[in-house]
Amino acid sequence: MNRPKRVTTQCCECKNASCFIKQCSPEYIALISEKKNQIRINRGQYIFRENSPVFGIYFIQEGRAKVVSSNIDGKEQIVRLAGDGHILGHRGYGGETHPVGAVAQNDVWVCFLDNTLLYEAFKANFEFLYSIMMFYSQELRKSEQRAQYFAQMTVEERVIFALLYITESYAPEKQVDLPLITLSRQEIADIAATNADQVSRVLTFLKTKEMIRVQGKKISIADHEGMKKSIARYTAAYF
Amino acid sequence: MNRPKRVTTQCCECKNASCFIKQCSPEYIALISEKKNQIRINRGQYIFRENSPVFGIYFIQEGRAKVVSSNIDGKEQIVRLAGDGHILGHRGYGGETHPVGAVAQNDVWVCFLDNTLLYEAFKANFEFLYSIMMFYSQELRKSEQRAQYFAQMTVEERVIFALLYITESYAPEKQVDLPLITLSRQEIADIAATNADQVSRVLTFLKTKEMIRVQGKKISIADHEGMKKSIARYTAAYF
DNA sequence: ACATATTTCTGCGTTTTCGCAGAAAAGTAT
DNA sequence: ATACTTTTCTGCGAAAACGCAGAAATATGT
Repeated sequence: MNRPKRVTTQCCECKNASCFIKQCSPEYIALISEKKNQIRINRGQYIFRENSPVFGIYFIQEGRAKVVSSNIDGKEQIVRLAGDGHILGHRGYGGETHPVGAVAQNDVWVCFLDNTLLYEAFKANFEFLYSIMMFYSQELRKSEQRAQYFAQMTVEERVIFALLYITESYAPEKQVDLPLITLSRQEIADIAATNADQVSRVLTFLKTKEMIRVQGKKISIADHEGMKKSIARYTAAYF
Repeated sequence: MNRPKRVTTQCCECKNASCFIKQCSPEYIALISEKKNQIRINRGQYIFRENSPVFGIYFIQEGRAKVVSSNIDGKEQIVRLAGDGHILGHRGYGGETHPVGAVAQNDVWVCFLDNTLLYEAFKANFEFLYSIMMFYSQELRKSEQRAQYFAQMTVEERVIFALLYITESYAPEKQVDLPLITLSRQEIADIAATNADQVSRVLTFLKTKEMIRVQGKKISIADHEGMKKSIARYTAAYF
């Protein structure tokens, strides 16, 4: 094992202001800092695999991950993209195995809290548990909204949605027009619930409309407002 | 107002063993019994409407409800079917307004707990809050699984899924082959994310295969195992 | 810079799904 | 039972989406 070393970051010194762990009492933050497991995962590696047993939950300290679930034919579906401060593995919490897997999209640092530590922290920190519950509530809302959109949208609209979702997830701080370098056509298709061919077609179309700019793998959104507008009839309050 | 009267049922005497309120301490169960609002909603009436402000959460004491969300064109999508002991309105909890509405499918009795009462109960009863969080986790899992299935299934498969889902939701105790009397073709379509025409076609097909029996509105499942099998490649562990 | 591997693009025929409209069936009221 | 309303069924043409396959473009390694 030749993993890059990094001293375990104390939660109280962590830059992620929105990390749920911050909801705990100072004493508990210290305890978690001590007991948590800070892990580095290289780009392309699994953080945890689909159907693997649930030992705890991961908090992303730094990096980007895709949450995927695959069917028998090997087709992958991207369920969610997660970045700094987000949680991973919470879908499985309470169940036996992870219903989805998580793959590092670049080099990722995560903090792992095992089930026992989590349960103790929940029990001792109302605010922590409450905020996690609220997060679940939000995620459920989004998940169902998305399912509804997808049931009604055309392929073109779903691809536009996927592009907006990617920028939103991976460039939350203003730089929304950044190139979406890391994602292949197939991965965009896995988000938009279609196939790579169809994504290509839509991208070509959007290029002619000058809504996006494409240089090979690098896509950037040229007309953010226009794209939002073109699917606004569904997503009025989503983005 | 000429509503059927019923003395407020004390939670400790309520037959729903699985009601989340039972997770509270005896003192809190008594307090909730006293402060909760027991309401009757007639068949076809809204329990709460989409986009209405969130005042609290509803616990179904008795009856069946459909949770719906509609788009601009007026198309309805059925997000979930709920029965005895289930919660309603939790999707909106933490947000401003209900992202979905709930309609009584027969005469329904619900217990309403307002935000303040709920928050106090959460704060004072770890088990209660924890079990609700676990419920959200489960719901999120199901929601995303379902979204994935729907993205891959054909119309026929989605209708089969819908029929199984309906029996599962509304006849949890063994009597799985009960007729699904209450749902119209349009409602089945709203679950399967298609239209009434398509549902008709699939029903006709399933009839010839002798997997279902149809007498007008009344549908009953003749070959439960066969139907499960025909979509098992997706739903291995769902039903 | 060159060769090779991988990814993306696009034309075309096929399949799936949709939506309309009229017929048939079922439900409802008098 | 009869008349009327509502729901369901089904045939058909149109639209959307798919999948394959070869071409084009891009990325990768030496």
